[in-house]
Amino acid sequence: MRHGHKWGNKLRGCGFRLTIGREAIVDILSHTNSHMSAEDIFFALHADSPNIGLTTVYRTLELLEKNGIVSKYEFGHGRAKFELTEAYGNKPHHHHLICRKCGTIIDYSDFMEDELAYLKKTEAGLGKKYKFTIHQHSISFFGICEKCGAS
Amino acid sequence: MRHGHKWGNKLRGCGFRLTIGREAIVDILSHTNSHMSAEDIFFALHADSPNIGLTTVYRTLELLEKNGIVSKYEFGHGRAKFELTEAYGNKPHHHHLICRKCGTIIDYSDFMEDELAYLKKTEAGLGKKYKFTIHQHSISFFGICEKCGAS
DNA sequence: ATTGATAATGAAAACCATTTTCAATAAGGT
DNA sequence: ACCTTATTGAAAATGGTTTTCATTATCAAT
Repeated sequence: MRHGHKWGNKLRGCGFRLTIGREAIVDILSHTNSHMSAEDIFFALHADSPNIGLTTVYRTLELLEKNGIVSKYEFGHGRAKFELTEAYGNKPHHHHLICRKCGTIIDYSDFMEDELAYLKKTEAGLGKKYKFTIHQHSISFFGICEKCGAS
Repeated sequence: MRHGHKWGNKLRGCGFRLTIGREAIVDILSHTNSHMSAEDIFFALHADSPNIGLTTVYRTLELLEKNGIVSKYEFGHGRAKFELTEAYGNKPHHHHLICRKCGTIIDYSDFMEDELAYLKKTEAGLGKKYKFTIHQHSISFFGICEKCGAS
């Protein structure tokens, strides 16, 4: 399996090396369905790979992000969170519901038909009007989750 | 004018004091139409009010944010950016187009009818399904601006 | 106006996620 | 196996933001 990953081929195609650390990090990301911080990944890794440093985790995440393999989110609770992109992960297209109190992040994939219609029009219009090449969008809703109670 | 601000009344109503620093900071924010970082505000202030420290700027922005007077954005170019909320500022409802290369932020208010329709349905649906009280949404598009050239 | 309780402030230090440095190590083409 | 060079870990540096603490300012009550 060492050379069979889609993401691995992508990296190697760009001249990067396929290392044990990089494999372990992507492996962690592909076996979780939560959003992990660099530190989360570092600790998750530490049991099986105590020799992979936090620095490497940061560097790898940066590399993966630049190559479109992971997405980085800064929801504002201190640390950035990461997840595999749709093309390389196993999660369907989704957006986020973030609790302002406890920081819980809920993924949702509902209402995507409505979103698609809205995005299609908007992206096209914005791109043309502002001469902007749009690569990505971010849609998030902030509020209070059930557990934290409404206010 | 010292006691005539909507935002000032809001703060006083919550037991907070109306200070020179807070007035100066809101004043700066209400006379700019760009998104300012705490440091930006600190320097803009420094000419007329050299006695207001960066610490106070941070503390004031936090207070204003908690009271719904400013919005804080973390677009990922290091420093957080702030602007008055729709209710207290002079800018119409808008969203952001962020350049991945140079960090330029373009406000846009186009296609709001489409957005409204989409949001209305989505927020209602999400709120019900996930028992989430939605207070805010954030819609941003990331890409490359005209100046930075497409890729 | 003055006073008094206490909220707000500035300066400096602390915090803490993330980056950089640098010498040692490992990947992978030959 | 060898060699070039990308990658790594540890430790130090960075830099935005927060905390500490003694001082100052706000404003309700007088």
